[in-house]
Amino acid sequence: MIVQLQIKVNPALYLRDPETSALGKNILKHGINMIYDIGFEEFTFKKLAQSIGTTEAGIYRYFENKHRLLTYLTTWFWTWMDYQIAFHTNNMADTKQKIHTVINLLTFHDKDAHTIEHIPKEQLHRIVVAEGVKSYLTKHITEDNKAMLFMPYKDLCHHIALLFTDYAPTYPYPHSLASTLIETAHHQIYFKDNLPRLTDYGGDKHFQNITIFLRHLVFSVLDAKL
Amino acid sequence: MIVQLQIKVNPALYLRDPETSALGKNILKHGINMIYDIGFEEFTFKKLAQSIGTTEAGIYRYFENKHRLLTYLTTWFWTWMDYQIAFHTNNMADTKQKIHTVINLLTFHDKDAHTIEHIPKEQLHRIVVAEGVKSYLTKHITEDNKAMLFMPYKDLCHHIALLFTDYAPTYPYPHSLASTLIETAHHQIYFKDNLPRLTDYGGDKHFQNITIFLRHLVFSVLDAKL
DNA sequence: TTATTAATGATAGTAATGCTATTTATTATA
DNA sequence: TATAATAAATAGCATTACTATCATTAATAA
Repeated sequence: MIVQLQIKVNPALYLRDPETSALGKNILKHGINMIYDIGFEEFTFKKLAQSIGTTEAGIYRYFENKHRLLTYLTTWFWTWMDYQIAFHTNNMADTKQKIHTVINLLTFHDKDAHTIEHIPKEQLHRIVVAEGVKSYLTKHITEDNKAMLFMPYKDLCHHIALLFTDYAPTYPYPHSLASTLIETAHHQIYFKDNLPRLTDYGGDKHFQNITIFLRHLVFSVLDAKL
Repeated sequence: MIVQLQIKVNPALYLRDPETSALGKNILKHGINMIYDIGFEEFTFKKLAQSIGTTEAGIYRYFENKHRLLTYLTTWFWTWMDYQIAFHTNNMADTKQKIHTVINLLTFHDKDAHTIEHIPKEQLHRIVVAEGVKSYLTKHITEDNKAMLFMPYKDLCHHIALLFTDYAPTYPYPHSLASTLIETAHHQIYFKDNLPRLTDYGGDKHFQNITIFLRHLVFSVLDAKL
């Protein structure tokens, strides 16, 4: 059985849907690899065009600018993550177990076997960790938000918040805790690799300790009395 | 009694010490106001030069580039915050009370009367909230880190971690919790204003709810058994 | 089959950005 | 007063971030 998972992204994020052509898919694939390799600041459409074998103007037909491409990618990731959570927690009886699953997914604790041809997920995850916040830390956040660009992030946050409320119905800050969980997963991954003195994970090669830290954090908060 | 508080920043961050001349102080003051007004992406040395009444090259004599200026500003802020914590928690007997003080300071809960002529602190705080992470989310993080540019952030984090360890000696992740507290204070402030659906603060005008959320978070984690 | 459309490729051009080098003016010191 | 050191002003260049035009190819419809 081959199931093709297609993620539909808000059309406001692109000029031409990159999923509908070979060039579009190349922009996504090479774009992810290049941002991963050289970072978002160094990344330009000219360099991307060269690596694909097309022209700068060719890429501008798909994305208004590189910031929009970044938002496309992070949005894609949030939608995908939201789906992963729905998929993996489906039919689980225990809410606590569901929350464990969410934390494992957010830290990429379990590797996902399902590969998508033109989206290198491992690299995309790293982009979201290292560059993701740049998609909303801008002066045009208000317009972007009105254009619903961050809906997938909000949905993800809301779904996690629902689990929190299910587990601890009286806890008054489920959304704040959910966004904190997501953001903390990211910066702790980044700090572990780049500013380890801001963490206590020592030489831990994987995300084991981050997972334990996050589990303890979330359940301490939800189990505590108010 | 007039006490002048002078913050010394790592000389690797500037080419010429901006504290030592009128132009330098203008760069800091107008730089803060301009980044606050138009955001870091839109901010350029040319615009800054115009607003000060000097030339682009004039600014380059003080700072290698705008990213270094941002790091200078955030670093200044961390050093200042670290000092604020030391000052305000000094002679406090109770560690719990010290941690409360830290949270109040991080959220700018209490206004600081002490003004510094060329550093508009309220705006600087907002820059740290909205742009601060951009100083370390770069591809040159490793060199920057080796050059000790982020020492003030690490010191601040460590001092908070020491309080956590004092309060809960067996808690194994005091630094991770400290960096999480700092980062969470920031993104919750940003989300409250710009992406409120990621929070539960409703129409709260001030940081009251964020403070309560953070207090509950920190003490739940520290009071929980392992 | 041919006509039409849509997507891509090639080329060029513009304004702003990020930065450097050189010259000119000012100040401090011998 | 001469001269060295410092700072300011000017000019310039390479890259970036786009936009516009037109030729070519591929896809589809009449």
